[in-house]
Amino acid sequence: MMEPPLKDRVTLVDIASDAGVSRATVSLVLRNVSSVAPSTRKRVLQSISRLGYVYHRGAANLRTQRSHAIGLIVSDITNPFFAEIIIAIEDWLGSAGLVTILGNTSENPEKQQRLLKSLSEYPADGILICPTQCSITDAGSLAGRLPPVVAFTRPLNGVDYAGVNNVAGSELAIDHLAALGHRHIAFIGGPSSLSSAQQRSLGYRQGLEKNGIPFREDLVIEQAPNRKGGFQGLTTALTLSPAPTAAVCFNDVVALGAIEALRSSGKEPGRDFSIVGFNNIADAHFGGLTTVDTSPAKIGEAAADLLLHRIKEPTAPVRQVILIPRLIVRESTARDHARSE
Amino acid sequence: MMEPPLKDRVTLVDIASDAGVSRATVSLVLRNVSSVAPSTRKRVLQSISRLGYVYHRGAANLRTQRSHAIGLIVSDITNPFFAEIIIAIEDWLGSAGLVTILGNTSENPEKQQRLLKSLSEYPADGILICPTQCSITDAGSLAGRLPPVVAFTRPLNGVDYAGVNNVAGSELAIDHLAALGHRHIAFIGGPSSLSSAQQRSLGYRQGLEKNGIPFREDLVIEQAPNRKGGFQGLTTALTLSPAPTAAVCFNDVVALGAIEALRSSGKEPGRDFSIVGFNNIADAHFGGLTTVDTSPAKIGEAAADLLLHRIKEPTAPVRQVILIPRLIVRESTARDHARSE
DNA sequence: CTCGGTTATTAGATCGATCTAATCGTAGTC
DNA sequence: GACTACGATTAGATCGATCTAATAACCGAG
Repeated sequence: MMEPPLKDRVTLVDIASDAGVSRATVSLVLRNVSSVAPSTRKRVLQSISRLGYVYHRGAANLRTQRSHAIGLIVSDITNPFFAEIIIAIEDWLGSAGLVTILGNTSENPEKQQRLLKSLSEYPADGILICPTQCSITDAGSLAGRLPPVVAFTRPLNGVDYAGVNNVAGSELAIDHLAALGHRHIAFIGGPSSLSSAQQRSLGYRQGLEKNGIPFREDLVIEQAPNRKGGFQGLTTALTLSPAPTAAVCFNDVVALGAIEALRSSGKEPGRDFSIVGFNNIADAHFGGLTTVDTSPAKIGEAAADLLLHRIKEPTAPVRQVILIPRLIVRESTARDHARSE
Repeated sequence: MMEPPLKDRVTLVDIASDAGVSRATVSLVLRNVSSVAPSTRKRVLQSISRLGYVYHRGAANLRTQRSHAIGLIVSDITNPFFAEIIIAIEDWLGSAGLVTILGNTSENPEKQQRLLKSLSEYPADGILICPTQCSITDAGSLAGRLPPVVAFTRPLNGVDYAGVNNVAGSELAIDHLAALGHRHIAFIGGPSSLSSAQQRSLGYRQGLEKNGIPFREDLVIEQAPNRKGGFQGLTTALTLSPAPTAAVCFNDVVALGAIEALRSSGKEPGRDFSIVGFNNIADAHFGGLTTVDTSPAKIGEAAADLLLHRIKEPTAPVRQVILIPRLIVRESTARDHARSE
């Protein structure tokens, strides 16, 4: 039942003596170097599978000074937006022969510090990070000595960055709602400690101004960036007067929570109230949510690309990739009642 | 601006020569061995911080044959149920001085294979895994030679396992609904390729029988275990006749999708139709969902414990920890209309 | 002054791979 | 037949830590 015990690991030496060659030759076979004679290669491969050899990457890393592993630190794996970024990054790096080590901070700066330490001790070849909210915005203060770092979604001074133009995104949403005749538009925003929340809030104001809609302080409602926040935010919005007829939400999860609040007060999204989300996660499509597409997969790919370049050219000037969002119109937005009828 | 380049790594030798001691002594200081004289320890520590030394765990691992890292493979990080397990495991292992390397298979057996290979090559000290659906149920066929493995949530022949009694969980749900007078209870289940779905389905049947409720084939609706699946499943359920008055869902996410379907057809959960979920994720509390609490955090801790023991005693007999679920009653369930009025 | 007994320190081997530079055959060329 | 050229293979050093066993330093006891 039990296979031969793991204790005494099979190493290059064992393979070498079994196949009657030297360690070096076995190593050449493992790395697919072409100079090995076909007959020896075959013999070595047979020994490898017969003895059940497992490559020891750690040992190789020590010698080559490369781990072929990159660390990916996100602030909340539960968030579908991040999940899509993660999958894109894993795929992209995987096809470049790199392994992704995933770490979750749960927005906790201490955990982030621990993860960074682990990754630089490992050591990883590079780090992709979405810094925790409220955390230092300066790369230097992150930790002692780090492998190349690229930030995504939330920028970090002095390092490469991949993200989306949040200001433009909010403006798209407002333009759309304004065109539908809405004049009282709430903004159910995320915590203002998040740079993305600040930017989306700014875009909201600029969008209103551009469309000649007066800004109302009370329509800006700060909430936690989750389902519950959306629910409570919209519930609050409905108590205001004059009541808003539409809302732009910090992200899709917030928007879905807002829709829940709408329905539980007997209103139907699209018919009685318009809702716009942010990110275009999978559930947004299913829920018929109009949203600002920030293409998470593309952010992930851009970040991975930046990191690969940075690893190749550690001293190259810092770069930024800011993607342009686009609006996806679905059923959760419609013409304002009061004006259309 | 730029710190001294990472290129030439500072090593033990550099510290040793700077502090005027040997490599061995520096190593003793790093590992907090007490035999070092306070004065030398201080001198070494000063050199360490002055030269900006970063510990090279990979090199140490090679010598000690332990990586202090364990691999955690889950089938879907987006699922809040897993997210809670992950956090519990990370905390538990972290306090035991171990680092957790997280991998996501997205229910893809190939990705699972790749991850297992990576982890055994790393090599990790142990692996915690929730196997992908449809995948082999036999540990031996997972990969060549693996470090100690513990499965959670979905069992694997021949290895330790931590999970919950799903059969009992479904029975709890049925008992509750039956006590409220419901006689037509749908089961919106996950894919039957999942062992947990099979068990919950079995518990559903047994629960009905126990309560003297006839089993109706058409009330068992198989769906994807996500929000959309719940929506569609409940939509289907409402077309049946006689129409069910309650439903047990495969998990909370499915249940939340089902609630969405209810509301969009003008029914209110709890008032017009009763819904029970599974797992008791954070959103269940917020959504007022009655659910079977499978205590994800406890599953995580149990699995981590099993792994720690297994690493200490690789040849100990295989163990299983099956947790007992309990029912959390909230607003989404109520007495059956037809009977109570 | 020597000896045993601590305590603090260290030289050298070691983990399992890769890299460098050298070596061994064998064939080709003049 | 000597010499070069080239393909296949290998011995030995190396990556950066830890471990073992030995050594140096010191102190008090006899």
